[in-house]
Amino acid sequence: MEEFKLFDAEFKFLDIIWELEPINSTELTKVCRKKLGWKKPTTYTMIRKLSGRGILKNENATVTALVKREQVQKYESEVLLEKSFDNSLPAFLATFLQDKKLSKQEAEEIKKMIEEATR
Amino acid sequence: MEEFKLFDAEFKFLDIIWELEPINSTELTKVCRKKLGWKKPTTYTMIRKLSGRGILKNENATVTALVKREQVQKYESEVLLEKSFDNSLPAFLATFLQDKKLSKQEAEEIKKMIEEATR
DNA sequence: ATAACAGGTTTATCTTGATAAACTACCCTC
DNA sequence: GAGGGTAGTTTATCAAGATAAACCTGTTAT
Repeated sequence: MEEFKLFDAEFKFLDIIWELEPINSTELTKVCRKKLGWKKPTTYTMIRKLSGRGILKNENATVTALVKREQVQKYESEVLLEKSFDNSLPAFLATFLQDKKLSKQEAEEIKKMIEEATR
Repeated sequence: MEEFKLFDAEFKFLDIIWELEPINSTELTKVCRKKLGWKKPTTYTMIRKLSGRGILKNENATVTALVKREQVQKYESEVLLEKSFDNSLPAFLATFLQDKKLSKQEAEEIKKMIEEATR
């Protein structure tokens, strides 16, 4: 369960795939050239590396993500909370909310979610 | 305001300093040898690099952090929210709270903080 | 046939983070 | 005056992430 860890270039790349999948691999090289400035082999190298880690697949020249954006987001959130806040959501919020204001609506949404997550 | 970004080794190192500062530099090399397995020059290299970035200082063989743990935590939290959640705290929580339960007490703490951050 | 394009891989370079061996210089003390 | 400790720097090495030039193979249009 450890390896959703993505490096910066990998994340930017996946971000494109999440947006456009399923996407033809040649098409993907063109998008990456445009958005990231990558040459074709760079894109294929990324495809191969991430395929090897089970993060996406390339079948019949069609690239699809095997891991959903939400899974990665959740993983990264948990890593941060664990590393920096001793897994305490209140501790995270106390720091994060410094100097920040929430709209009435955001506050409502959040309180509702908190409510629902309370045993 | 960009460069609180810390690499893994830097973070582990700073974590020790935050715990023990102010700390004599020779003493620090010993702690790092013990906790991180680093040789003396590795520690001094780190001191120099982080000094150059204004993250700590080494004066009269005394190492002190110039950036507080909270500032880094806040920075990292903001980077994550920005990169992955479009700066939306509700979006972050919706993802983070999946499959998680909060204790009554955590929920209370959080709701209180949300209340206080609402305009 | 031949040029052009699709769909790749092999192999290499460049950069940079992580780590440290070897050296310097200044005490102190026995 | 020699050994040991403190306080560092210079200079490398090594690994890995990021990137790509050159090459290959098959298909399609002319």
